[in-house]
Order: sequence, then C-alpha cells, then structure tokens
Amino acid sequence: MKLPLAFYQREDVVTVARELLGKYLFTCIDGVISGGYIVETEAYNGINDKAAHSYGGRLTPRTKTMFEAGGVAYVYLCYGIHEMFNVVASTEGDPRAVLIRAVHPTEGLEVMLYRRNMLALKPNITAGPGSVAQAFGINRKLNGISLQSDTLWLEDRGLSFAADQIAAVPRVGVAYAKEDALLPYRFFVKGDAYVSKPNKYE
DNA sequence: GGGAAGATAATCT
DNA sequence: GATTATCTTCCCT
Repeated sequence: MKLPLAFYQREDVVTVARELLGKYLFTCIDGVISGGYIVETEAYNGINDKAAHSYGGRLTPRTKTMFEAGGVAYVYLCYGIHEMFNVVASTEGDPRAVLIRAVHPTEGLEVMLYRRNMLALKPNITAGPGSVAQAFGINRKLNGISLQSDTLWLEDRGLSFAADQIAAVPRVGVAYAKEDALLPYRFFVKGDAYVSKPNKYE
C-alpha cells in the first residue's frame, strides 16, 4: 500500500522525517524492482534552515522541485559524483524535504550489487545518501517524479520503531550552516547495520 | 581501526 | 572560479 499524499503534505517536515523510518522504499527501473526499509533520514526545513538549498526562499532551476507540493522526488548531483534522493514535503511554495540517507535492503539485492559494482553483500551497499541512490538506480531523470508513480514509491508495511530505538542527532556535512548545523534533524534506527558511518551513538 | 585526501561536475557568484 | 546535503581508497598507527 503506497503512502498517501497526506503523509507528505504536512508542514512539520521533522515529524515526517522521523515517521519515514521503517517505511519501505521501492524503485522499478527497466522492469526490475528494488526495495528496502528506510533506517536513516534528515530533515531540511524550508526557508529558515541555513543548511537547506531553499534557505531564504532561493528559487533556482535546481531547487524549484523543492517548492512543489509534497509527495514528489527531489534528486540532484552533489560533489560531481553522487546523486541524492529526497522526499519533498509540505505544500506548494513551501520548500521542505527529507533526505533519505540509508536503507535496509530487502528486495532486488542482486541488481543493487550490480549497480554498486560490488561482488558481495556488505552493509555499506546502501549506507549513505549517495550509495542509496546508486543501489536503487535513482538518478536525475527521476527528479520531480510523483511518489504515487509505478517507478518510485514508498509503502507502509506496518513496520515501526519504538522511541528508544530511534536516535535524533545533528546532521552530517552541513557545518557551513552555523547554528542550524546543531539542530537534531537527523534520525536513524539504533543498531541497524545499514545506517551510515557517523554512528557513534548509544 | 582510523584519518587524510582524491575524484569530478552541476550550480551559483 | 568557488562551492558542494559524499564515498572510497590508501597509508599510517
């Protein structure tokens, strides 16, 4: 069962980010399905968040996807190498999004290994946002696509985590954002092997 | 096991 | 021309 639009179109993107833990992410690329449940996210909270591309309401060809109504994908290239997959939240004109940082894979392991150019399954296959996008075959052609589509979507399969299994810590790689870099907008499932590296917690 | 550095290109100044 | 929501390899302890 796909997540309804109402799940995404809430103003409180921090809550959306937290609730995305345990939801299943699927892609169907060239008829091949990959899937897994989300174990790590980060919230990017609109025009007042210095770490967000949309800080100050900056509207450019790249960021305009963030200004769309919640429930679409925001995919872009970072550091010249890595594609990053975000879920757009809130409503049209309010640029909030959630970065998917890590997924615990459950389906399509073989094609993930192929896409990642790996020979054997290791936890880092989907640990970190660049790795997740590559393993799932997500690229900029999917920027702006609806999450109700049959190419890229999320499902609720009844999996959830108790409060004491979830950690809320500062985000990664956003030191330039000054005081906003300290906000606890990064969420992950404690102890999951697929959570990305800075995991010195608990 | 851990820190440092290199790769590599769209985007904005 | 500088910057960037990163990953991997390499070399050291």
